[in-house]
Amino acid sequence: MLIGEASRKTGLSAKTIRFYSDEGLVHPRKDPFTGYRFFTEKDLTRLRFLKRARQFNFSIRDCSQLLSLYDQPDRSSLHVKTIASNKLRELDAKLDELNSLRNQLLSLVERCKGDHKPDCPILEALAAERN
Amino acid sequence: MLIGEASRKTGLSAKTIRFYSDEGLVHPRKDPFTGYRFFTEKDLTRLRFLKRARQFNFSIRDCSQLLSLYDQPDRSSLHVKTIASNKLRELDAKLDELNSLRNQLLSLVERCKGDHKPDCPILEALAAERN
DNA sequence: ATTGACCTTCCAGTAACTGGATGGAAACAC
DNA sequence: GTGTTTCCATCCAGTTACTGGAAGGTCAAT
Repeated sequence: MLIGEASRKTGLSAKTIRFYSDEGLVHPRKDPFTGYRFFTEKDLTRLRFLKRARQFNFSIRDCSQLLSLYDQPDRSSLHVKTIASNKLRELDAKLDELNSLRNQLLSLVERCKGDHKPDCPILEALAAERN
Repeated sequence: MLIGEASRKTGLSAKTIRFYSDEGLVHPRKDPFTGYRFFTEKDLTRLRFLKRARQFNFSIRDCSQLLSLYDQPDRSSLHVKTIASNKLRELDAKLDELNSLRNQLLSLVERCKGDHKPDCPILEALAAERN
């Protein structure tokens, strides 16, 4: 099938699929005369794999590693688990950080009256001398 | 003071300070002959303001708005509160999303044995046909 | 006069795309 | 066989908020 159909079937934009193709994450056959890309069902599986892995916040490089493990029948699940665990730790760290920011910001927003007067604890906090 | 000292005092890199200066977020005096930037205490306050606002995930555009409100003695705190509330909603949405991802990923990682065998629920989940 | 620590500008690169310009190819209508 | 539409291709620029590096000017001290 052509890229448009692959796009419809995977929910990825044609642009994105071309990008993945250029990055070597999928290898559609290419017509040597027209340059058209042709996708098989296996290619679609890879694209869906990429879509899900990206939703999990895996980087393109991570995706590339995961796909190559997926390709290796003699892989060890440990290898995959290591990559996923790292991503998990990353997510946890990000969550902690965002949670802390959220709470600080929430308390500032709650303390701001939100009226037509200029006094504002949010600006005060941002401009404060101390760290 | 010169940019190096401003950098030390604010904890922002000289590169970053130059960037903020180019973007018009701080306005250090510039020596017309050497091009050197000179920062006053007020400039430092703005830089610290920027640093904190950026830590709160406010975009450069947001920072620019916040700073211009900070500059206006006749601002309304409502205006500031609106910007902050939007950012808060954004943070909440992001947190929800990341939390959900984290839990899904955690359950996959827990189910993966992490041994030398190829069977891996993580890869299976990524490659699955369904969405 | 020269070293070393500053400072400057400008260009490229990052991550993962997205949008747009330009042009060829395939399918259909007339 | 020509026109129109829809699809496909490549290439370039833009996004965000910087960071790194090259080339070169400035300043104080040796």
